[in-house]
Amino acid sequence: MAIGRSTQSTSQTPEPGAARRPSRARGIPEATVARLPLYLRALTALSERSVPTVSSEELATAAGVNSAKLRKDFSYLGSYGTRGVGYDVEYLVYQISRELGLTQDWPVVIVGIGNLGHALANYGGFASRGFRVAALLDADPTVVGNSAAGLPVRHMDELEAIVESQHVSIGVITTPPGAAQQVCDRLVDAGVTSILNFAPTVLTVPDGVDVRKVDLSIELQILAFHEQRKAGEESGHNDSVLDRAPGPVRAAAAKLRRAAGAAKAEPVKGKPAKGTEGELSAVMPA
Amino acid sequence: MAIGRSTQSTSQTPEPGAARRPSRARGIPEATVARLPLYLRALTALSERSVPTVSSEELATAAGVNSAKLRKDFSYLGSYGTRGVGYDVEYLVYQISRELGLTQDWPVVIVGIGNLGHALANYGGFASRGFRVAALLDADPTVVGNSAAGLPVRHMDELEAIVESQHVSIGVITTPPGAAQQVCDRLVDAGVTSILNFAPTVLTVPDGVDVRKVDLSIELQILAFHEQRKAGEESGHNDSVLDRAPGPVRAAAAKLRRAAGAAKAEPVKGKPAKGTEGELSAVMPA
DNA sequence: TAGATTGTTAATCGATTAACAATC
DNA sequence: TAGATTGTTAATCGATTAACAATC
Repeated sequence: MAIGRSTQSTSQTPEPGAARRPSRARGIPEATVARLPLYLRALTALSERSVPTVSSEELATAAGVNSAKLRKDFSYLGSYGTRGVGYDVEYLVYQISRELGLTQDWPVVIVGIGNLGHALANYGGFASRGFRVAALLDADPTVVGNSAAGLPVRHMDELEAIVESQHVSIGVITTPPGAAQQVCDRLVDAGVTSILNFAPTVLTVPDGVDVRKVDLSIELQILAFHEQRKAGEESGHNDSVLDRAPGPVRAAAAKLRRAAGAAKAEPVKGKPAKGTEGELSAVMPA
Repeated sequence: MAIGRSTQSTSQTPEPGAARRPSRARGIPEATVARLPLYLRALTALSERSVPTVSSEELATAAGVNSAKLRKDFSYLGSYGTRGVGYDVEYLVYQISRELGLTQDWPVVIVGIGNLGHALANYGGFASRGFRVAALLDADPTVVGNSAAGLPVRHMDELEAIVESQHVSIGVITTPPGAAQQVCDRLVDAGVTSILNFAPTVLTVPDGVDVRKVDLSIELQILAFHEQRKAGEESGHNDSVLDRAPGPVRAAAAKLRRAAGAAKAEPVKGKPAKGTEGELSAVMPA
């Protein structure tokens, strides 16, 4: 990996990059930052019901966390509660919004207007949180000119001009995986410093650029892992006996496997893995 | 929260629920499980290029992690490498696939066929990893009967029959937020034990049911937080002086705010938060 | 044998949690 | 004042990382 460049985090794991650099902005831990939107959503719902105050216990339940964690999280923001009373809903909405930077306008561009790009363009959560779709972009001439969510799809060639004129700092990549790094490079060169990547591609970006990744396939695979375990508790596992054996036996087995041929070593049980034939295709077609 | 029920994790944070129960299945930490799909993807790419072996350093770079973490992760699976040589690509693909449960077929149902449901139905990453779309379901009569990704959209009424006859254990929710819990309950009652939730709703499920959440809005908000900090390092922050003051002063300020009126406490600087007027609308319309 | 690379150890770090003093 | 609830402390837990002995 080249110096001065870092690869992105996945959204599943407490990203290594963020943990290393002093990204605990103003001392707020990453784990806390990731929960602030949850609290904000719960508080907004309370606000709409005109609930004036809420206790840490109530709010924690609504947000799906425990109250100790919530109070700890809020302690990083300041002392915004009142002992014996709870938190003022409106005031807390404001404070968290401000902390997250949602009191300002964030123009974003979406690159790659297939099914997923369309879905995102129409996503209500964008507009309602200060995010504004500045432009939809695609490289495909048959897509350019179409309308999505009331906006025209514009050609990639306009990217740089749009980013500059509208001061876009956030880009969303919904291209096929093969185009993602190239699009990312162009976004970064144009001045974008935060990227939300839906393509199943590891992006390399310069220091100072944040990347977050959303990967549908990974989420499903994690579910499958746990699902398999549930099933395994009832019936027997279908693992190879050798693979489950103590260290020395396993090592010997590995040796045998390798001796059988390097380039196309056969799995011990001869059961080929599914899905190895092709890498994930595009997040959305064209 | 009712006993025997738990709320879901978000995919952003190491979920509290999973950490509490002995979900370290067979001793594999959650953080490691979440990275296995990344390794698998990188290995699959190497496999397609017919690369026979790979070192932890090379594979780690391809997957976007560091090599110490990768070796530690693999150590939970067993000793599948060869000192001085590296890992056999094909064999590791098989082992990780098996560990994740991808050597078997996973029928899934997608409920809510709007833009996002469409995008997921067409998502190539489903089929290529052992996930098979068993059915697309929607409650809207004007959507039922349409075709998406070569499959007919069927009515919600058929949910139970489909889940049972096709042994569906994984459900994907892409409905508007208001319908999500209800759909979740039906899925669980029908026998689904893993749910991937795209609706911005905290789902409550019985013990034994896994929920993972993908939330586009939350990802963007986290990016905005970091983006704001970058900008703040150059110009001055627009924080209230009182809010940045030491504890006692802040406490006094909070007291003043509350005294000003409970139900509609005015933010100190009188700058109302954007986006508080309405909760996030549907993930996709209708 | 010499070089390369794994698998593991131990130290460090960050996140979670329970408990309770502070205080409304 | 008595009850309620916050904000903080300290203990615990899990994840990361560097380093290196084992060993191919």
